[in-house]
Amino acid sequence: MGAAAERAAEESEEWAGVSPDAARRLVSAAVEAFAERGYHATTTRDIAGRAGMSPAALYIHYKTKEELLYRISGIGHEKALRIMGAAAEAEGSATERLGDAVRTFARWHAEHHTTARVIQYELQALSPEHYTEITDLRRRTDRLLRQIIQDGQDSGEFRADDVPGTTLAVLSLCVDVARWFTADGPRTPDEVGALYADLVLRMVGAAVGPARV
Amino acid sequence: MGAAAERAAEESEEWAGVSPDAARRLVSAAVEAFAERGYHATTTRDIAGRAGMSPAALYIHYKTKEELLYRISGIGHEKALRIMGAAAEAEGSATERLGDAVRTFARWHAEHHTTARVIQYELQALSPEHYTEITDLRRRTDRLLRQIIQDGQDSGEFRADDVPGTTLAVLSLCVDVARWFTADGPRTPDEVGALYADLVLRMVGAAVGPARV
DNA sequence: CGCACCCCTAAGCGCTTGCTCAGCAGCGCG
DNA sequence: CGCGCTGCTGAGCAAGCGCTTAGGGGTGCG
Repeated sequence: MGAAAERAAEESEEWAGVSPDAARRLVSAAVEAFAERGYHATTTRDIAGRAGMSPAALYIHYKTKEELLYRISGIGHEKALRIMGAAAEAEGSATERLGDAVRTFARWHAEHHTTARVIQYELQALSPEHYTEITDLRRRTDRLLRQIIQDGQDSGEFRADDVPGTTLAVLSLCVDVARWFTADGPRTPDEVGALYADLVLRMVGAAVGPARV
Repeated sequence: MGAAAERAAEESEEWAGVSPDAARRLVSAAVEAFAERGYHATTTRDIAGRAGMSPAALYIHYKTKEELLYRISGIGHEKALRIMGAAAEAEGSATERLGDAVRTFARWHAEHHTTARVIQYELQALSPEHYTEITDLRRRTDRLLRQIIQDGQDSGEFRADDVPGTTLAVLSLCVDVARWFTADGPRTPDEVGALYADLVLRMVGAAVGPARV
């Protein structure tokens, strides 16, 4: 299976864990609407309409509109955490692992930019308890990335004077892809991943291949 | 003068061009509320309350709630454009100008993170005409930065294979400061500016002082 | 003083919002 | 066939929204 086909399958299965079918259609519709207009500007009537149901049907599967956002945020951030974890726990030098982490993380934010936009920019609409639960997932993602950068610093591969600051910047860079990326833009998700991996490796002072003389 | 009063004074100075006094207080209150909750989750009653007036008073100075966001976005993006312009038109090498641009631009986004958050993340709430007008200001800021990077590429100071992509990444990095920065965090706006200038100069392959052996 | 003018408020209008509830269609099972 | 269960709808409620309007109080000028 090629990389494109693999990703297409992954796309259709983005909400595969949600059942029954009606609940999955609602999640998918909500992500679309939230990404387009924002959580507060989206009405439950709009979500239900996109899913092909009456407004009341939403409340059979979810107690509130906020619960929909909570479910989306949970699934999305767990996926993001797994992506970062796969790169962090792989074999290889810190340079290879950081390049992999940024490439896959940035690519996911481009490919799933609707989902990513919702889970990264609509968090403040969550209830306080749900908010702290979700930001905890974020902190774990952050720690994984920081460890890679710290490893490179310790091994002498990187020259990053301020490890926490650099981690923050790298994460911010990847996350913000979700804000500006559009499918009809000039860059594919793969190209964004490759570009960002290159930029970040230079940023931490790692030796990069062809660009360095 | 206490810290709160000092911040209030600085805050009101940011909108010095807005008069009369009641209109300025409303802008200031709206920025605070929009940054905290988002445009759609903010009520006109909340804005008026923060400004110490009745809900109806808002409509003496602004036709709609959207006009408030439009005024804030216009003033904010013009300020951002002037900051970038000052760095772009300064004397000096591309390295010096890019360092200056990133330092001042990132610092402004940290120092005025409430305003910056509103003007960078609430644009979609503007009317279509206002939206295109404001995004035009953004495009001009983008062009100034791209020219600096192109200059450095032409002179051989930088090694940035993809100038538009690198410009996008640098701008994205600076803008996203507004999302995560808080006044009670571990970094001052000056420190953020210095860190980001250093990271970006490495990113474009410029020769940076002490970090490079 | 008298009067005009500018800001402002109290009250409330029309509408939309998140959410509820009584009831109904379709299906599997005895 | 009848029965109950699941998943859904049509209608609608209370609350809150952006915004309007009629009127009042303070200030400066003749």
